[in-house]
Amino acid sequence: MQILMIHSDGLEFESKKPATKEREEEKSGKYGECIVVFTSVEKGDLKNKKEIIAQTVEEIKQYSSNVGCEDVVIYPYAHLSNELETPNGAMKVLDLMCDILDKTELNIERVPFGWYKSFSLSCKGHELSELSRRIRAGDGRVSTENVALSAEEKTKSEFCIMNPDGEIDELKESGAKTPLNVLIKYETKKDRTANEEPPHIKLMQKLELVDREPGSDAGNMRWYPKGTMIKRLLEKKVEKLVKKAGAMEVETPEIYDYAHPCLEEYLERFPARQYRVMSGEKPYFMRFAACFGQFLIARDAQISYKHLPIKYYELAHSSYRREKRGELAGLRRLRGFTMPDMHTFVKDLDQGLEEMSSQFSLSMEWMESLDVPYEAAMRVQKDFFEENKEFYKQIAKKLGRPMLLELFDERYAYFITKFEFNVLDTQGKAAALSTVQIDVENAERFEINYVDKDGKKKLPYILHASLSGSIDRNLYALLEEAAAKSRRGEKPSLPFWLCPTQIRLLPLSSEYVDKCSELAKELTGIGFRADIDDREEGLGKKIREGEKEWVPLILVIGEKEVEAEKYPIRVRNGEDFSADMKELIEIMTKMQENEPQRSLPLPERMSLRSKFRG
RNA sequence: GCCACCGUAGCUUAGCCUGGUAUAGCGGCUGAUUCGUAAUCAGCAGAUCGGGGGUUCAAAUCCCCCCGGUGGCUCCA
Repeated sequence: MQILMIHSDGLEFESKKPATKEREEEKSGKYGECIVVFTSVEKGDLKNKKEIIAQTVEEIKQYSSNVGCEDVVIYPYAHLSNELETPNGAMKVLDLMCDILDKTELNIERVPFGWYKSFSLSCKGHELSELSRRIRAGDGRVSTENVALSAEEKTKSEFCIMNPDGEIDELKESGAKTPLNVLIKYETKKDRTANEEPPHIKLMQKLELVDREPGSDAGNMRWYPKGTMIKRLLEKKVEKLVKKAGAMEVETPEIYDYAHPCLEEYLERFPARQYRVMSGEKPYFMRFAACFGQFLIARDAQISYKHLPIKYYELAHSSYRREKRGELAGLRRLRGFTMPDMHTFVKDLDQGLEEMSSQFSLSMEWMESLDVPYEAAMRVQKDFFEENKEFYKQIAKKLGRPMLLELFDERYAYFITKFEFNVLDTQGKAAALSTVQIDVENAERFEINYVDKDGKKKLPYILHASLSGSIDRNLYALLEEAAAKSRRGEKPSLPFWLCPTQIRLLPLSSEYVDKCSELAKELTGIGFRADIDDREEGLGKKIREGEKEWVPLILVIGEKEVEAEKYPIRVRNGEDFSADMKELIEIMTKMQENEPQRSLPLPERMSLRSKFRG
């Protein structure tokens, strides 16, 4: 049961047309001063009607005595919940509840169930005039939410383009189909339809990287060895970047108390998005980001202005968001995902902007490693933009190409400015990867402060940064880019440093397997991933399968090679060549580009590998 | 939440409209083959046709319900 109580000067309503099959009698009405109880009967309430109704009646009585008004109007209102009871069930619960309310000193009026209604309501607007309650069976407690601020103020945004020279252009209506234009279209148009599944889903399964896990909830994946390896490499790379930025790594819990004062308020901004877990009788929620854990650390820390900026980093593996079913899409949007999350505490906005600028560079470095085209979007409150125009010009220059600029007049979230890097997939959908935001709200909410020069406690600003964005989504971006390549007629591939097999050695017959082992050992010794296709198959088939696995380099060994110590190398994306070991290592080192390394995720000999998926 | 489409061996899939317990390839296993840059040959095993109910002498096939997947939409008492 979800209720919203408004202490009002008057309510007037009129039934317009039927909304549900089962409904009460049509009715219109007008009341003077009263408490309007907007009520959503939720799934399961009928089953637990006794407890639910008793609690709800208590809440209404309490509120009535608090505001000193005994006239109550029960208004069936579906929009407070997205898990509704059936109409019949809901009416039953409402009937029972009104029966009980009738026996109290309150005067009960009812608005009919099952109609589209027009209404006008005037809210008194004093401190107690709005109150929302959620009543759940077995909770043993009632959670409170003050809805006053969630009035959904629609902020107005202006979109424009900022060029590298700092000049600002208006959005052009049509224009060429450049990636930036696709992003603009995505941001400004409502239509986001696609009618086929994104290609990365089939790819992640075929390549045996990731798969859905039927034994879990939707949006929670299983990662096979090759996928896990890619994930770990990406994680290692982010870690390298945040360490470069000077962050300290921490680890924080995955479940949090609903009733914690700081968190309660925070949660209001993310309604009904969490997984709930019970610890005995007490409900907790799974974290949907690593913010809380790090904020709670900062809250207890003794911080001097001399320490700032301070950075905490955590690889939030995992974070959980109970996204609506229809919103889930492969690796693009999940319910359980991995989020590298860094928070920077700074003493003032100048220091904040300085940090934002250097984190912008690190994010660019990330995207470069990924080798996936991206577009930048900068969002900022209008006044703030005017005051800091120079800063934004510098950022635009750093990017070196036009970026989308959104100016909003009212702050709709906790940040005053932020940027993201978006990738555009083959369906023209945008997905944000790297992002940095300057938070001007949560230091106060979480009581995080530092001691300044003058000995006084002050509130820092907080930068939320995910230099990479969700790791899962990065793999989505990589696979979508590969799909885009094949659509352009190129061979799909991954960046060399992320290929599960970087070079495959093919013995022409079983007598050359030993030679392959020898070479593999040499390559593995300096950190490359080399494997050997020692299966009893024809050369043609082995080549074919190597190509199907997107292996970037394939080396065949037969009699000639053993004698000459020079090897023919088949290159997936480029010209085949021939080289001895020294030259080969040089070339591979160049391809590796100093990115993180990790050993082979599967047995070196293919004859020992099991299939994960047929 | 709602709508649409889908659900046949580990994977891909024929059959479904016009009812008679199922087709093939890959993969797996066994044997033969020791091979020069995208599929060597033969044999064997493998499916209560997503689950449940109904109609029928008979259901993968027709009807109903449920579950799962994919995509889309959405705030309606």
